Amino acid sequence: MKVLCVAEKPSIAKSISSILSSGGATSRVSPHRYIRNYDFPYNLPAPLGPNHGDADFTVTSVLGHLTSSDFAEQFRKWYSCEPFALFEAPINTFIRDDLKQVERNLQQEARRADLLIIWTDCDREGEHIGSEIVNVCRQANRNIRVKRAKFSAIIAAQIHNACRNPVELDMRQADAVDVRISLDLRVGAAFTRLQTMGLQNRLPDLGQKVISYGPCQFPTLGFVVDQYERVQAFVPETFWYIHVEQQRPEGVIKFNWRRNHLFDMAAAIILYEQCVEQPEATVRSVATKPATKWKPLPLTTVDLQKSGSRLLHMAPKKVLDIAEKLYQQGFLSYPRTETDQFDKDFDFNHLIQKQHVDPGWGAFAQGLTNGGFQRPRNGQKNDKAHPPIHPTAHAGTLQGDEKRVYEFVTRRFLACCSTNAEGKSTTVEIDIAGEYFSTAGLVIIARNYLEVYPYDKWSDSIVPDFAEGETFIPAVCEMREGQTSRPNLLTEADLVGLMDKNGIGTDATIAEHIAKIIEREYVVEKHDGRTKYLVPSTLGIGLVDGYNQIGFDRSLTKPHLRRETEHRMQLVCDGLESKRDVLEASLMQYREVFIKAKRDFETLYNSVAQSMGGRGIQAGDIARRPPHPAGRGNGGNGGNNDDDDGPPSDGGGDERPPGAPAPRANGKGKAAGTASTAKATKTKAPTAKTTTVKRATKPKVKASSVENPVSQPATHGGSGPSSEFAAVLPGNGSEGAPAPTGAGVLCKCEESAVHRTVVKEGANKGKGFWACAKAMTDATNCKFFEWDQPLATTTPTKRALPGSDITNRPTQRAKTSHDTDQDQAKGPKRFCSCKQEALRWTVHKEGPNCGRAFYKCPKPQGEQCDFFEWEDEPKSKGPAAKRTPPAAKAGEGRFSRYSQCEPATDDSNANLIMLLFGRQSATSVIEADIGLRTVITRPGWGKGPN
DNA sequence: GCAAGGTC
Repeated sequence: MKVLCVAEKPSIAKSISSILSSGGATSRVSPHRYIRNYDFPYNLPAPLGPNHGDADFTVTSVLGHLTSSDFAEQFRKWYSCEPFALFEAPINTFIRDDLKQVERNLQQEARRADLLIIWTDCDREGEHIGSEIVNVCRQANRNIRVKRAKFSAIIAAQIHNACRNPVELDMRQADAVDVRISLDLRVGAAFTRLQTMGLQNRLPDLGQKVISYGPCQFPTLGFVVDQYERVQAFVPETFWYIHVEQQRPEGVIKFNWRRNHLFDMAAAIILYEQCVEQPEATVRSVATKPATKWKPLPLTTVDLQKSGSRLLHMAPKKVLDIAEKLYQQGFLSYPRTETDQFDKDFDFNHLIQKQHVDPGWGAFAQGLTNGGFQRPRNGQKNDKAHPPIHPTAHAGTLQGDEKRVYEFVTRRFLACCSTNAEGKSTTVEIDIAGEYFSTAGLVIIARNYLEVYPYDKWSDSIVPDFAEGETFIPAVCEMREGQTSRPNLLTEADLVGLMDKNGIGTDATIAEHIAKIIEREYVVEKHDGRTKYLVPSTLGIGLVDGYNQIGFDRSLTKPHLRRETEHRMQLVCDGLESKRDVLEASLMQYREVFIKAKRDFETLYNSVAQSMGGRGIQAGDIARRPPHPAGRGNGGNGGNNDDDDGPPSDGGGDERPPGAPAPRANGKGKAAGTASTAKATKTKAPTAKTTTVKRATKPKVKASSVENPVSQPATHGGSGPSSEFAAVLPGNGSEGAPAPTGAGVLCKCEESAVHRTVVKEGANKGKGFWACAKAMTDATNCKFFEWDQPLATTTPTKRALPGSDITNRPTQRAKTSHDTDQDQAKGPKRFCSCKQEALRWTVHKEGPNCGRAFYKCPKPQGEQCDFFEWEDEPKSKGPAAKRTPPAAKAGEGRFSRYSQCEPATDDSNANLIMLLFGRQSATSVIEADIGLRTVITRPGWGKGPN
């Protein structure tokens, strides 16, 4: 009995033969130079195999798809028909001349065979290739039985199992590929001819260029143009944040504001003012927990291309070409795989041992063999055809880029087989006047996989030595200004990721599509240092804009059409739709688009003509254009700023296509949040350069803005009160106004507190307060502070107790009251952004809002969401934060301090500030009340020194 | 002269 096995490619035929024959196969040439036939006996049990003895096995292969498709002769000439006719023109399927010898080989071998086993890759295309093989073999031997071997990796156990338990070829998958082939040809050819013939003659600049359309090419181009236009339209948006620093023996510790930053200046000012008034920081928590840096996932093709581009600075196609070459040389496994999980039977040990000899990572490999090994993590993807990319042999003689690619793959593999890096992170959270700030440090305990994988960075950072409950006056407490930063153009790696995510192309073709749109001159590569950005050409922009102007239900330049095609193909695979119906539905969809494109072709023409002639953008001259002057609130963003002076970012919501990058000007970051006006904190990421709006360096802040004498020297770190600061503190010289007795008020030392009066200019001038009677310079001063008059009608005077941590925050809650009797509430319950029933509060302090009730998040301060609603205003429909009056965020009742104010009726920050502060101009308010020296200038905001 | 998908 003779069995013919046909694989998708020669390498697989060789591997299968080697396994099934235990290395005993004899090979002979075939009519095709790349293909060999392997013969050996194999014990295939009945009923599939012979009743007695071994079957005669021959294993051979094809070279991918055997057949090609093209239109019938009369439709092949471009001017032979209307492009529209291509939607119905007959298509011929044939075997190209260069594959005729492959066909001949199959027929020769099939003629003598009883059983044909298909060993193509176990994916949709593999199933189709299988059907092509069957067609050819049946022509030579109509009685040949056909089976299909299912395997997911070239591992002995699997291959034997697949051979002995073959299944049927899945014709539904083959049908789905038939649909794809026909659809892509018809759509591609029709649109390409329409575009080329319609534009070429009318735009001399195009010369004889083919203006191709492809269902993968155009969405790919669309990504590049979209990002380009996002860069062009970007208008930086200003945000504000509070920056806190403290000097410690271990270095300068920078604290990040929990709110990150605010796009509402008024709100930021008010919160900042609060901090300045009561600048003492209290350490609320010091949390140390294990930190882990995860080892990488097993390597897929898309990952290899992205990493190759980002880390090795090679074009995705080049990386793949090199990997392909290394594969053929036997150094790497098959480089086209979607799989990021290793088979459970995978022989790691054997492969790791092969790396023992390497001078660079051999010692690490030995460490893995000697007990350091840990199974690689499993990703989510498995194409059931190939394992993740890994080294199959040690390569010691490679040079240049080949060496770099091999090294990357090998280090990645060893890293996967190692263990996560372990560390310890310490997060310190402080509270200044109800605002929370945090800082974190890291100690790396075990670098583990990082030892062999230098592409990942993880480094120690100062671990601040703070103690819970400790208080200190920050060395710096400033309100700073930052701007959302311009997104960058796409890099090749970004584009690979976008295409992968949107299902444009396959792992093997993504790089080709990118190369294609470059070859077509739709896109130009622009080098910035070692990073390569993709810039659309005038032609590329004209085409995309033109189609966008025509306006389709499903744009030709977006991924949706292709995704729908994919979806329909899946329906065929699942047996839910017939091949004919799906093809007809997809063709109908594209036909409609085609008719519209043809009818409105002048729009496309004008767009391309204008783009190429009118706008005259030179590709390569685009990356650093100044922002478009018009528009606002476009919400740019940036990546995580490495400059840790900036506020932190965490990558928030985003209106870009999934995964679209918006690297910052320095080209590092990845997209994060899109800023919108007045959107607080939750939208992070925009970091940009931060500029100090308000110079509030240590002494000046204190001198100019601290009206409230609660500031104390830090209890740690040894920095005493500055003289300027001390000037506002009573009992410390001529400016204080001590009162003789404590009148029953005890300080934290349980001694009579001393009464003093604020003498410093400011809102609190003249107010009396209680403080510890000891001198400020006395280390045993307990730092007790309490106003002598409650600032709100409901606040009783507190008696400080030893150990109390509230003594220095006497008045924050004083100006409003939380209505314990919620029955007073009018209307239905209200719920905050965290879905909690909102608490009703009332403003008691005199002022425009006195008596008004409002609702806010019931959680403790610091954990609250930004929800805020006045009871007498309609419930907000949109995000609560947008409607939140800034002053409310700052702490209810702060309105009341500016009793001459009128209720805010205008949204503009300037007006709001004026209303709140009751002064002529926002800038003067800031200067006078908060001690700003540097003034924020903004159109319509009054004049200032800036 | 068109597409996308295999593979050398």
